[in-house]
Amino acid sequence: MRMNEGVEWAMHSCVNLSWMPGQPVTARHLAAFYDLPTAYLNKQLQALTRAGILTSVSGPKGGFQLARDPRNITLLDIVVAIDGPDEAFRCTQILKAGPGADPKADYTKTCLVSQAMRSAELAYRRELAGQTIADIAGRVVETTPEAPANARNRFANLRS
Amino acid sequence: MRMNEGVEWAMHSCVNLSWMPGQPVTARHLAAFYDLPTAYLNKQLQALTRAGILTSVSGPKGGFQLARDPRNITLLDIVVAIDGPDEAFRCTQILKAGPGADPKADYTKTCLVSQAMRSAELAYRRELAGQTIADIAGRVVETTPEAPANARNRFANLRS
DNA sequence: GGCAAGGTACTCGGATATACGATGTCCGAGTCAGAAAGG
DNA sequence: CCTTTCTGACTCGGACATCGTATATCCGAGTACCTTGCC
Repeated sequence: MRMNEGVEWAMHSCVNLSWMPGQPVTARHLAAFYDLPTAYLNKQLQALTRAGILTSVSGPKGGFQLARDPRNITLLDIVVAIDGPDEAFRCTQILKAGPGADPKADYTKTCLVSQAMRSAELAYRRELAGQTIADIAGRVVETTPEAPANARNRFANLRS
Repeated sequence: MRMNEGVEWAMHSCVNLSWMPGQPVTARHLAAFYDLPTAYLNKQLQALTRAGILTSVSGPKGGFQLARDPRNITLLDIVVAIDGPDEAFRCTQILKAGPGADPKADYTKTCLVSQAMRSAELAYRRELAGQTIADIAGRVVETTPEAPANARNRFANLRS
């Protein structure tokens, strides 16, 4: 099991965007920040836009910015936007082929293996839903107070 | 993100094996139980064997059986055996390319995004580690008391 | 009749093809800014 | 000098290649049982 690595890029990008309120940042700049492939990062940002996490503006002076307060953007929102809403474990209802199976039963609900896996993923998602971009950004500032200024400087220098 | 579907097969197979104590069951029989591809299920069972969850015996009257008490086999054990020990989210330390980066720092530890994702996966694994094959099997018997007998009968009929 | 040796059939085990999705790239649609020309 | 139009460059957006991994399969190694021949 391997998570889409764009999730990592998206999270760091959102943290950076939280330090550029009201100021669109282009995919090219965000990519240059961490030396990432521009076109591919752009694709991830598009997904975030479709999910309503970012807003995009075209043309010169365009770019991406957070669509809402970073305190209302959870890590789960980002994971779902990039990696898809499906659960990792997918019950294929193999019990249907077993002895004494009920053809009408929905084993994604009743199968106990499925239930156990679902409860574990629920714990995972609950943990992610409890963390927001604002939480991360705030904790970064605690340990590295100059981080927001660093970001703004780098974006300004890239603009030249 | 999508989990190896062999995990589902492995869990159901282990539950069934818990009802056949001391009696080896062949991969062919386990596959026929749920109408699964024999050779591929065999591969998963081999992985469980390498992980020390099952023991295998070759030759006629051979097959697989649980290597230890099902109360000591957690769902996490099975997931790790089949899906690998790596975490889904892998920190690639993109902060190393950012401004003010410390080349000697291990950002898999210090990066706050990485920490948040790790804590979520820990919650996931903790949940899985709290469930054993014996727990599942016991709950199955509560709802379907005839399940163990059904399994033994089907295996016996397949043998003929 | 009992025993031993060989053959056979059945099992696991790992090496080998194939299909699908993640990764990476490219070009077109849309848009704003600035320049240039006319009033 | 101001206004308006046109051109151009820059952005996002989605369609198109490429690579890696999960999926699926096959044949070889090993073993217990059964048969057969001998004592």
